[in-house]
Amino acid sequence: MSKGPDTKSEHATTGAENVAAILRDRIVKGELAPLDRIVERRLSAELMVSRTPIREALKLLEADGLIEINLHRGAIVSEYRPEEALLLFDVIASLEALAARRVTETMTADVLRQLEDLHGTMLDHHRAGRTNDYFDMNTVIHDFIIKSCANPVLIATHQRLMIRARRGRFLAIMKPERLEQAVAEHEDLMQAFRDGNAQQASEVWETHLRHTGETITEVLTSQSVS
Amino acid sequence: MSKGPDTKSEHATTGAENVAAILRDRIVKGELAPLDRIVERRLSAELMVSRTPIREALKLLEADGLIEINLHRGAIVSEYRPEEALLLFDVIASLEALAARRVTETMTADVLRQLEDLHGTMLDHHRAGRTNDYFDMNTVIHDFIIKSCANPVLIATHQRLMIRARRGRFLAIMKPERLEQAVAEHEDLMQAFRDGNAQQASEVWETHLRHTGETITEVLTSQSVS
DNA sequence: ACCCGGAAAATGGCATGCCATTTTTTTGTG
DNA sequence: CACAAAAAAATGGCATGCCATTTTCCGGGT
Repeated sequence: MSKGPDTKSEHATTGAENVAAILRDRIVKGELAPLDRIVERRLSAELMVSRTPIREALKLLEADGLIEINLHRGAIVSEYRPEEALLLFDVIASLEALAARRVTETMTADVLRQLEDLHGTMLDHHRAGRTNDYFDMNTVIHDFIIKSCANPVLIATHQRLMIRARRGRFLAIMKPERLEQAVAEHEDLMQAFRDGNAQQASEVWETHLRHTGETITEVLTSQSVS
Repeated sequence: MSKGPDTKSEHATTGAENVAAILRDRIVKGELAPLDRIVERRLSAELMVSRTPIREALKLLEADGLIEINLHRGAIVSEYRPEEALLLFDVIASLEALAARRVTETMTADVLRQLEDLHGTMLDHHRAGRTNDYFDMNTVIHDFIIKSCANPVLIATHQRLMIRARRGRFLAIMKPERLEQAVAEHEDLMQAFRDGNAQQASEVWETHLRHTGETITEVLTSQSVS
């Protein structure tokens, strides 16, 4: 897991970055729920570091939009409303669509083969009903496309937004119909790749991600009612 | 100037945020040149605050991609190469295209009137040869469209990238041909707005921004040779 | 003159302590 | 008992100091 705005190869990990990584993880996993307070001294004692690196980490998480810091009132975990998921995925869809376009344009036989490979594995998992493996491969494919676009700015921007979008692991909760549709959309993307049709790839992928955003929004909405 | 990932209305300014704002400004204005070292104690003395808020500010600037921090080696201002401008504008173009699409879809008579107003003023400046005023209005129009898209995630992401893109004020250096073309592209966008053609608006605006990115890249390239 | 090694200075990372503000608890009064 | 005011505790913001690592400088040997 890198950290800078553009994916840096190496970066000796300084206490503050560790703390930030730990907190990000807890928020994404839901161990820290929205509106939970984050108290510097408490964390300081728990992680056995001083408050200084904690404070620096909190600033970073605030910049990532995961927490909110109020003057003299401390930090709380940001909320994650259904509407926010929709807004996030509206932007994410644009970014991934751009990545799909660029990947198609620069596609080499090797990259296409790797994609066919990943896609095939995902289909196997899906047909065999291994839902967890299917979702893992799904994530791998999305990440592979992003990573292959050769634009570090896009990669970093996407990663930052995905951290917020993934909060709570709602990605794995889908209705069966949507799941079939998602698989079909992946297949459409592969066909666009094979055809070298960048425009088609871009449109298919943007639609796919918007659908995903809508699905997640629905899940969040139904949960917030309960 | 806001700060969070999503534009927050108010946020009592804590020392660290001030320092960050000051440094951002200096980097964008070029007072701090690429590869310049930023020494905590020196800044501490100059701004008359302790090193603690300085350190927090530096972390934020690193997350924004404006500086690079190496363990025990301090912070230096990031470089800004021609290729980076191209990569930045590739992403920015996608974001502004999305904004143009959404603005068209939700366009009210009032918003259209304001846009016509801004556009007309920009044309006046252009025809009268008031280049500075023209560029100011240009920026105002771009920002207005972004602000009008009703997606805080998009707004924040765009702003963060624009800070990097604007470094050095190269936006105001353009060949006359490109300037005419840019004006024509703005006019095309206005027509798409009038027609309520979201697809057209999106495509026109994406093209416009890619052209801008290419122009800036050329300027940067020619400068780095000198 | 050049290079190398070690000492000195510079610099960043973090711990700690003090002060300001906020939040919670206690206490006095009707 | 209710409510308000005041005191106490909690908490964040920042200054300062110490240690580790890096960088710079300087003298001696070839």
